[in-house]
Amino acid sequence: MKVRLIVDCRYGPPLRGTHRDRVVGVSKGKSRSRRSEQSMETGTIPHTELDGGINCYLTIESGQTYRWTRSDGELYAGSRAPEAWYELAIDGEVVRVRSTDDGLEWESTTDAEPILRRRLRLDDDLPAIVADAPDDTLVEDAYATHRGLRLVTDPPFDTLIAFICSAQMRVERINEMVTTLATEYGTQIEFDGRTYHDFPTPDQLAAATESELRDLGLGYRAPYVVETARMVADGEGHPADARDLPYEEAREYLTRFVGVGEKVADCICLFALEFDEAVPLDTWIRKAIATYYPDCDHGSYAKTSRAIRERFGGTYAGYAQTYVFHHLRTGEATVD
DNA sequence: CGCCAGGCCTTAC
DNA sequence: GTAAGGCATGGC
Repeated sequence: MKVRLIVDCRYGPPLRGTHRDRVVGVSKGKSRSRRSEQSMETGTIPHTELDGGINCYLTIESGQTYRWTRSDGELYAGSRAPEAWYELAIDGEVVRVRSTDDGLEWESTTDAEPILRRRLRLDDDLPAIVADAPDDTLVEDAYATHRGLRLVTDPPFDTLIAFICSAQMRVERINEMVTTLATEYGTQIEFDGRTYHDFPTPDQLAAATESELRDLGLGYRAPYVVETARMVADGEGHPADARDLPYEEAREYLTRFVGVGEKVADCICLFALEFDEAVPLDTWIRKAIATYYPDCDHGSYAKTSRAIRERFGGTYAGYAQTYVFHHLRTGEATVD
């Protein structure tokens, strides 16, 4: 069996004393695919193995991950297409997945089950998490309405860039921007007669210029993305390093990157670093606080975040937050 | 036209 | 530490 080394620094800085190939010398991101011949592996993960099941539409189109595309091209168009595949290009592999009557069906360049288990948190026990939720009408309604929504775990660097792009932007357009960055600067992967694009590495993205990214529609976020990519590429910090810190220190650490404030830092904590207690205070959650939890508003981000975290049950407060966010954004609960 | 979208940065106090 | 103003872009 051929052994391929897929190594980049999206996940963390190179370890000392180890050999690691780095993707370098990529100009304008038109790098070639590492995979020449194609083969397909398939499989199905039975629903009975997933506590609480999974709803791919809710999990992937709820505004937490922007790394996926949909085979019918209708991501975030508000349509649910059970027959459509969700597709992810990651670490040189392509994974397709959809939910069927039997379970979670997948097609991939490789054995996709471990990738799916990690990325879609298939080992989370949803009924246990729901049972842990506070006695609160809004949270309970959100959990009851969107069963099968799971948190994701995305690569830290990808998430860092995606949520820098998220500032003052609707989820549909965040997804467009992230997809565009992958298409323009990410490594190509051929699979099943089609071309996919991995998300760019720090080196690949640091080679972009501010004017290029402005031309791609990133607006004032363009210099933030370029500078942050350069910081990571130059080893001035890495979002994965925040994993080793206590939650609030991790959030503070992440704000060293340009374009990252407390809210974006919280999103990275929740969607990439598995700090399940993180509650990002975006416009929707702030509206929810004003309407439903006015006593949690303590002015500063840190104090308000701490209060709503306790109100949402502490350990899995970020899970509750993600359900409530989706519940409000889709208009299934109202705020003032 | 104005308002809003998973906010952040700089500057002033 | 907190408050105000500026900042791109597109949908409605």
